[in-house]
Amino acid sequence: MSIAGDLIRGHTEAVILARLMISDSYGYEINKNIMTISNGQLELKEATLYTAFRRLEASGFITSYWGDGDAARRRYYAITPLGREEYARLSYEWENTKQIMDKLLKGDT
Amino acid sequence: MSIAGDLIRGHTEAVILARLMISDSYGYEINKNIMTISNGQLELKEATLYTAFRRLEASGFITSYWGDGDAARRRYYAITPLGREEYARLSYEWENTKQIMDKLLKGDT
DNA sequence: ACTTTTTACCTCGCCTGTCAATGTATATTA
DNA sequence: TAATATACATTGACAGGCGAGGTAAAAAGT
Repeated sequence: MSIAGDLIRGHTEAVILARLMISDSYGYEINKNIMTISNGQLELKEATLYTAFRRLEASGFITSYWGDGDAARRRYYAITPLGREEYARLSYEWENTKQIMDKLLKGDT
Repeated sequence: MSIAGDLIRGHTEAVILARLMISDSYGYEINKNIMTISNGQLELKEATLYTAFRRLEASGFITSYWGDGDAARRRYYAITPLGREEYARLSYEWENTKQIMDKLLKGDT
């Protein structure tokens, strides 16, 4: 089973920021990591990924820079202090969403 | 805090079906129940709610009928056997999504 | 040597679900 | 009798995900 787009809509940015909390990284690697961690169940499509980067950068949550030497083809992203705040906020929001959804889907009451 | 639309996008139908697993109900009541259960944190906007009903009915997951007597103004919805299957499927999907999202947001690895 | 696959970036335009705005009409409460 | 709550519904705008398409270098396979 793989996760349909609408199920993670609104969580894409949180997932990306979570990756950048570990270390700077670039698009291709971030996506590979997401696929590995999710056992192949979640793959952010490239168009989705790159538009998300644009949004995050425009919002000041990440910055980007081109790698050098061997990594010259890669555009690296780094999370900003504001981005760390946003990550915390989105994490909390996810916990909250989980709780409510669990209540709503449980079916008693 | 209230839940933004994009966070539950793709789960709206699951929430509605969960309500109809309890008993037949109508739009206004379903929405009130959702608000109560979520402590006012989730409200399906009317346009969202009614378009979801249309989709669910078109897919054969629910049927509808007009109330009689005092309830003559209400359009009741009932879940179908196919809808029960869909509910089970969406519940499982939710559990799966939770697990993966938790892994992805946790931040280690 | 050359062919294929992988790595790595990016954009355009469509699709779908959400929602603000708007409309109608009855029942209840102040 | 005025205001609020109940109850239905549609339209058009908006935003995020994604299929399809494009470029180019590096690595691996033959």
